[in-house]
Amino acid sequence: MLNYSTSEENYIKAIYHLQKEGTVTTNELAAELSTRPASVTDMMKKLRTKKLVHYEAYKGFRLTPEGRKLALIIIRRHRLWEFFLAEKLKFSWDEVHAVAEDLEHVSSKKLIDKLDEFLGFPRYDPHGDPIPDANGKIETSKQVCLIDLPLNKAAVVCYVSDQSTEMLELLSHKKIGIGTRLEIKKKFSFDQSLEIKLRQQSATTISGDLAKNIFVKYDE
Amino acid sequence: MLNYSTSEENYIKAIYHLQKEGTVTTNELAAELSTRPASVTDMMKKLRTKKLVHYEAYKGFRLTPEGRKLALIIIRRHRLWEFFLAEKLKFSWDEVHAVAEDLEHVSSKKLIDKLDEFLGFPRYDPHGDPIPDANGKIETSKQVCLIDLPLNKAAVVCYVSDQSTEMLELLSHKKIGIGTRLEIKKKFSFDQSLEIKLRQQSATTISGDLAKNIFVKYDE
DNA sequence: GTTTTAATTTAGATTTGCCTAAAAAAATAT
DNA sequence: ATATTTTTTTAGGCAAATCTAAATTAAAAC
Repeated sequence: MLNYSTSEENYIKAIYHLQKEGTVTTNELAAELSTRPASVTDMMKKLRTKKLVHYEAYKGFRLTPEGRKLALIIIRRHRLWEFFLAEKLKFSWDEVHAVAEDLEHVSSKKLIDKLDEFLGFPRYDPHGDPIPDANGKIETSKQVCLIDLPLNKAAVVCYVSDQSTEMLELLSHKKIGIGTRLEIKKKFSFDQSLEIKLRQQSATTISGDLAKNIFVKYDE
Repeated sequence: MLNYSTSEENYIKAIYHLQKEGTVTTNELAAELSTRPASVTDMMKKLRTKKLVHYEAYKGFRLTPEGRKLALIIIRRHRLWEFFLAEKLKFSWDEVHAVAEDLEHVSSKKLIDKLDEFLGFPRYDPHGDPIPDANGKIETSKQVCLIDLPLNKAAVVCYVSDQSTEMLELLSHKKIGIGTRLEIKKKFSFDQSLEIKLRQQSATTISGDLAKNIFVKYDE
């Protein structure tokens, strides 16, 4: 297994988290990593030569199978350390992430596999996110209807059941499509309408009828 | 507490290990870190501006009090991780060092103090070296006569009891002085003479009479 | 379908940590 | 005391990862 820099690993992880469905854009990634778009372009060229991302100028990027494999290794490290910090060192729920951000870059596979064993092969980290196993298998969060999505839980649109022209026109007007990340800010029981917020945009309202046809997966 | 790069930390740690008595030279440090003398000079200038080392061109370097404090923090991290790896993750004696070299650069003080507590405040790492406490206090190894030094245990000359001209002449001829690092390769019971190896030099033999007057501390 | 705006990429600079080769200083030997 | 050898420093460069500013391409608006 090759070795990657902390910076490369952070990019790969960020792409994995943003990707889900569809492609990731330069600006999205720059925002996620608190860096500049120009830096992202530079790194994408490098990761492309390392065959970790698919990338063509102006067309966004996606992880290759190898890139995804690497992402899952890093996420496995991160979540196992989070579990360790919370369970064994009694860190509080909200402190574990920052420390795990550093620990996740220590790359010994043996270390992580032995840590996993020591911890009793936990399946979820302290935030409830699933931990990939030693082979990189991760429990995929099941698809849920937008109607049933809890408040303020980040999710990604993954399927639309009614694909009529009218429906698609409405969705496109609201800038919602496969891969759109959103969360529900308010639910109105009167008509089942929802106030939702799209990532990096202001809030909008959608009807219960529309929501019933949209399916999402939990984002991470 | 300020934050230092992995590279800076490795230099500080290496100086601490080499220092013991007297000053550290450019070539010694370059050898210890598998780098080039020119790189050492570059880094010494930087660490000087950060007030971690005393350094004047051509005169070698020593840690400042702040530098020593930092060194002990890094050594504390390293040895606690070694203990964790051996004790909890069942790594074997000889595997712990390499992994701890990476883990030691994760700089959260809270992490290390909680790890210390989790491990039950161990006093020695798996190699028997003392672990500095949360305040940077470390057990100083007691002085032992060279006659009593175990085979192959690295040690540093710290005192010479007979300081006659004849004695000093002999020592200077053998290139032994305060701060000289050495280890015993063979002991001859017949006359108590010792075959010793000075760091970075070939082996030489010294008589029992000489060895009785030389005192060393264990090196780390 | 232009034009305007926004996103992305290129070009060129900066910082860190390292390198080689050459110069300078110190140590050693004659 | 001078010459030789060794050590150390300087000078100049390189690669990684970042940045700003300018140019280019794509998307949006009119």
